[in-house]
Amino acid sequence: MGLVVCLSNNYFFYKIYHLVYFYLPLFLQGANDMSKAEKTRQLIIEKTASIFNTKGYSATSLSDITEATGLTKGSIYGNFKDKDEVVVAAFKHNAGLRSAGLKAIVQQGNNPLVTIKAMIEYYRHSLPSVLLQGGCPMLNAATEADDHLLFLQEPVKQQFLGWQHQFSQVIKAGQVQGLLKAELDAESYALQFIMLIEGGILISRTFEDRKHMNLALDRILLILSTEMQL
Amino acid sequence: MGLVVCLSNNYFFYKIYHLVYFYLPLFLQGANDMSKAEKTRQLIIEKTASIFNTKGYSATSLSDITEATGLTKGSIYGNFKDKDEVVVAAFKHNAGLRSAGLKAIVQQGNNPLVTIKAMIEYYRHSLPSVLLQGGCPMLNAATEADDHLLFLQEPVKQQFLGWQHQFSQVIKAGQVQGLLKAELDAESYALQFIMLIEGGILISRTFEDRKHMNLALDRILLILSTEMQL
DNA sequence: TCCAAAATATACCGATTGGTATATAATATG
DNA sequence: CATATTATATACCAATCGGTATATTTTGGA
Repeated sequence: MGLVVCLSNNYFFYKIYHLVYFYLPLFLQGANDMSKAEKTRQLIIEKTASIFNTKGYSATSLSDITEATGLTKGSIYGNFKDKDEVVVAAFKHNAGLRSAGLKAIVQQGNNPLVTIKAMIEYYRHSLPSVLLQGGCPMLNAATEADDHLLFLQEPVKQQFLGWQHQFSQVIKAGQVQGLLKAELDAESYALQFIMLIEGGILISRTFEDRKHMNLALDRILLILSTEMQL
Repeated sequence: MGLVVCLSNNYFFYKIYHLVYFYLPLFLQGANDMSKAEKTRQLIIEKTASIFNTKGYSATSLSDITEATGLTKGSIYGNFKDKDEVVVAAFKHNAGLRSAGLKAIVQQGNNPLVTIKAMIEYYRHSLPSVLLQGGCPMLNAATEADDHLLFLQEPVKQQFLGWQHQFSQVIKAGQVQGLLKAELDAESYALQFIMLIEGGILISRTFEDRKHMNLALDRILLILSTEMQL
């Protein structure tokens, strides 16, 4: 420190000082180029996402948020316009996790039939952790958004459309490759899968028994093998 | 009035007075033998049931209740221990309407196959009014109950079991009459119907389009005709 | 008709809600 | 290093929350 003070009127050594004290820590923590505020914003989203999903979006209070993050109201409102904005960000985070899970399966590049089955098995095996985190974010948000949290409606619709798209794209790929019947309406089947998955989660969560979810998923596999496959 | 006062020491005329002033109004309003409190309790339930279903059970405040009923807090708390008790009563009322709808169909005494189809069509045609009243009470309550309103969990479970029973009883009757395959697990099929209906309502409500619900209901009819019927 | 009991209304309670103005601390740049 | 800016913390706000003690009105049985 004394050395730095001594040389501080020298631009070259000042730059060294700057590099070491400013960029080195950033480099060491993984070349993180997020600003302080961006990191705080991310912290808030990650720490509150499961709380929102568990308690419900309106039932989660600002005290819950400050408690979970260790921050204060000032910090929350410095990074978000209001609670609604936190709610939307948390929902998108929750929904994004599921979306990323399916995406990872699709990107493994297996043939469409194998991919669809892997997607179904993904829901079978992730059910316990989903239930621990308050259930399906789509189901929760959709239920809460419809009449109450109007600002959530559009994000929920978009997420559902994205989900449907993930399924229907794989179905269409299967049709192109001659694995699935060409005359099938891929979007319609994707929706039926989603409806069965949501219904299965709902009942499984209510009765705290994964057998109902398995029933729904097996129904999807049955539709696939008896009705869609060539 | 003067006449009544004049004759008030005469038991016979007192009885006439009593009959006219007490029983006549009761008779005119339909021989209603509920006490005042029972009528108020019923009024509170009926006036708030759709509000609870629309806004959500925790998001509905006591102000909402007093505003909708025209009563005051004193009257609410004179008839219910606390808000939770109102919530449970309102939920049971909401769920009871659906249950009664199916029951009426079953009691028409048609053959089980016709009855099942009529039950499915009941959901198809009641969807618009269900959506106007905030969606399926079972879906809403189950979503809200799971981590948050713990006192609602048991009522929700019971209602789901009752619903499943309504379906499975008709299926079993169909098996007995040789209309449906005897080896089918009636309870399992009943659950699949419920999951599809709930999934259908969820998506139809989100996109404000009944075609998704129709997709779910047509799937049920397809399962019935291709898999269950003899 | 009268009067005790039941039902309803009024006025209040402390706690918590989402939100904000301002003070303090951390950060980025010359 | 000094300073301007950004980010966070503190202290407050009015409004509303669920709930209750008490006063008033309505009701039912003699």
